[in-house]
Amino acid sequence: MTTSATAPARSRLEPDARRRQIIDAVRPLYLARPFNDVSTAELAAAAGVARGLINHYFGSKRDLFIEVMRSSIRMPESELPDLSHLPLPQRVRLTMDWILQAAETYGQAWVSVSGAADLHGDSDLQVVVDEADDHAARLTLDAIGLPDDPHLRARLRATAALVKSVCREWLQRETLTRDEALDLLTDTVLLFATKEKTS
Amino acid sequence: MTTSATAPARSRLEPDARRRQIIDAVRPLYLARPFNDVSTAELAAAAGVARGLINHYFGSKRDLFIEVMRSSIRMPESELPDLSHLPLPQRVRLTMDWILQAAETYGQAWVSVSGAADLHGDSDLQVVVDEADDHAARLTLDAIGLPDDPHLRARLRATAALVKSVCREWLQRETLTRDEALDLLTDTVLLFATKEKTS
DNA sequence: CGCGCTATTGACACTTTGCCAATAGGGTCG
DNA sequence: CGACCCTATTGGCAAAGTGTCAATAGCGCG
Repeated sequence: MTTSATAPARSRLEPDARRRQIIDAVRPLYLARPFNDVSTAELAAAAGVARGLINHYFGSKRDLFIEVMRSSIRMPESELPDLSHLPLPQRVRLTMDWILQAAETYGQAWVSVSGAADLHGDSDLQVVVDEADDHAARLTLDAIGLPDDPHLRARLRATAALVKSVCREWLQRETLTRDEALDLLTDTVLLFATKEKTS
Repeated sequence: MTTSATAPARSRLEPDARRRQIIDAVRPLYLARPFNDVSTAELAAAAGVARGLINHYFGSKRDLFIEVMRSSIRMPESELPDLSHLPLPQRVRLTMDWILQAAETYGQAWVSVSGAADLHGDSDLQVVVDEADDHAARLTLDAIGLPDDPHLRARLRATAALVKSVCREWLQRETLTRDEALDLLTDTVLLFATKEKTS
């Protein structure tokens, strides 16, 4: 551990390091419980700092929350081998398989946040979720070897919500099997990635 | 208007009527602004009642919020004519067209809430959103004339997230045209509704 | 017309949040 | 090696918000 429970603390860190330390210390709290149920007192205690420091670094409690989410819901970088020698359907299938595996391994952090995260018009949290979806779309396009066209990305961004939703049915509700999820996602992403306007 | 601005209020309503009146009076506030930005004082003022009454009827501020959402994000009942004489692809297409029209007409209330609405494990809000998605899945199955099989419903429930996501790209970001959205959703729902397990 | 039931109120106590001046860690310079 | 300065960090303050409870007052009923 970086901070022992008996540490007299009062260590003086660089602002940047302190920011990261607070975010990391606080993350498990926010992943386990609703925003409103966690008080700044608790957050500060978990990070081993004074309450005031949280406002000093992040402005408001909500701003800290946003930062934690930004770093939690980002899809991990792909480590897929080069698939360029395979036909497109194969590439898509392997990519979807990798995503399902990542969802299963890294837990539901990414899966548990979909579409409009709060329900407040232009919520700041919405922006973060959109960023994550856009990031996921870019990664997917890259993995399946398609150009990063704005229009294609918009389509893939839309499928991000489906991916999460299917993962929820599979992992949390257990209403779909993994194979089923893989089949459905492969076909859908293929559809969104290739189908041209028919006018 | 049901409540005039100059009304001396202090009217004594039946509990049930009062509940509905508060929910209706408060809805526009919650549809426009984030949960935390609206205080109980404001809510009570909008409903023309004392602050205490909100806690009396709904327990907590959050419980009222949940109630408002429950009645706001439900997809309207379908008023489609009988489509049973048409082939399945046509039925799906017309149903999707109806959904797009509803999304455009009734505003984004339903569209703006996807998947995991908060990000809190078994959040109560999550339950409400899931209810709405399940309801939407049932309506869709009914409209396209397929049996209400639990397994089929799980699949359709997953597509609900996609529908909202595509609507967002179309209506808010304007990155997809309506025709494109219709094509993509039709094909996807058809895929989810008909494709059997291979293997 | 008075009574009782209960919907409704207003005030109170507690929690939480954000702010600010005071404190002290730790690297630097004489 | 010791004093000094810069600033990261603290602890307490004031305002805001939330939930509870006993008291009040509509409204139907005898």
